[in-house]
Amino acid sequence: MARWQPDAPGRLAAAALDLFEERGYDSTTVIEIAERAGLTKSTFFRYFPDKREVLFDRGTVTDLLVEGIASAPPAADPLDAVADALDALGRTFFADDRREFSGRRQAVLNANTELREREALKRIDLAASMIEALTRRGVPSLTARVAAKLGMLAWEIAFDQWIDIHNGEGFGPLARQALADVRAAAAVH
Amino acid sequence: MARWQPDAPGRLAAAALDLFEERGYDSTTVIEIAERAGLTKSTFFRYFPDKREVLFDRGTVTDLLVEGIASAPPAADPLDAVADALDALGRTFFADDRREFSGRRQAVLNANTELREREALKRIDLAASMIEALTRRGVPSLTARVAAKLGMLAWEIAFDQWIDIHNGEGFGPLARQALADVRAAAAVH
DNA sequence: GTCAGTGATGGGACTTGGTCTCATCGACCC
DNA sequence: GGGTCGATGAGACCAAGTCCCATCACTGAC
Repeated sequence: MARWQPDAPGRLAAAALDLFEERGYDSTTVIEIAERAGLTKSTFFRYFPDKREVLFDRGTVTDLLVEGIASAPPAADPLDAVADALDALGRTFFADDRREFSGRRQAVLNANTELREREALKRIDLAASMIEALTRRGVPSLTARVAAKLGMLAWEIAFDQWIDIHNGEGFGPLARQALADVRAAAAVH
Repeated sequence: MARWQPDAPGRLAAAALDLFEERGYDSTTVIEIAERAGLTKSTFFRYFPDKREVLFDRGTVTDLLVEGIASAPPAADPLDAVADALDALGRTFFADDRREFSGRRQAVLNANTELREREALKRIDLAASMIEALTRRGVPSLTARVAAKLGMLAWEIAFDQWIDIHNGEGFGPLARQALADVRAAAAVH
């Protein structure tokens, strides 16, 4: 029997999500989160740089997107490469067994401005990484920036559908469809 | 002679920008800002909800954009309406006599993550307002979302040029050109 | 088996952002 | 002169976040 329960950061994240749902982000104290996880404030800040970050990926969404773009077929145009990247997200980060968790988490994020701020910045940094990855494929700068913006839009659309909808569609297919729709809407202009 | 110096919020904002440039955002205390403005912490928080907000518009960028879109000619397509809105920005918020200030402010924002976060959220909320304004013109939801994303991209491009460049181009014309370029790049897809 | 090293955790002092309540001060009005 | 009102100051208070040091259990060497 281990002296320490395993996966302290995981327990902290779970406790935080529970508490934020129960009484809201603002009304929850880091000390309370730590206590529910059987830990202390010191340990919380050892694993997370601040209170917001406990709700964000310990994983590597950026890497998934960047690799997805890099490993797209050489003939793929920028938006096709982005579609592949979103598909990669759908196979791991937005896999179907994470749908409920993702929905709970997003509801908490939407309810608090501080958290929306953090999310907004993460998305900007993500878009920057996508632009960089597209540029490495030889895509011109402006085209890459447009593709990244449209890709993020498709992500948003697909995510909402994936969370809301009660059919069996996975994130990947939804994102591909959303991206096709976005592409069509952009071409009309 | 007035008992109180006029424009307390303005003095606070100016003092803050100076101090942030001198010693960085993190190393500057709200108390120091207030002192330099001849005021106190209490008064600072009377005018600004938090330390970040002292660098953001007391004005109404949102209103400018929304009105710009609303008052575009009925025949204008979504991106033309957005162009009109950016032009409205260029006539007031990004007027040429504010170029130096805007540059200093942006440099401070770029240097600090907390501030970049705040800016990221402001832009998202701005985009949401643009989408709403476009929708009121009868623009379909998806088209409006695409137009808002492309409009924000043109804004970013034009802003950087406006700050960097040392020719006499104003923000408005730069934004129109940027939007035209973005539109062309989006149509290629 | 004991003893030193190591990594994860706890404890508590400290700074700062942010909230709140109450006191103060000057202008203006009657 | 006294009362009201709006802007400011003063200070207590809480929570986030930083820092340093103590503690504890496990590990391996001897």
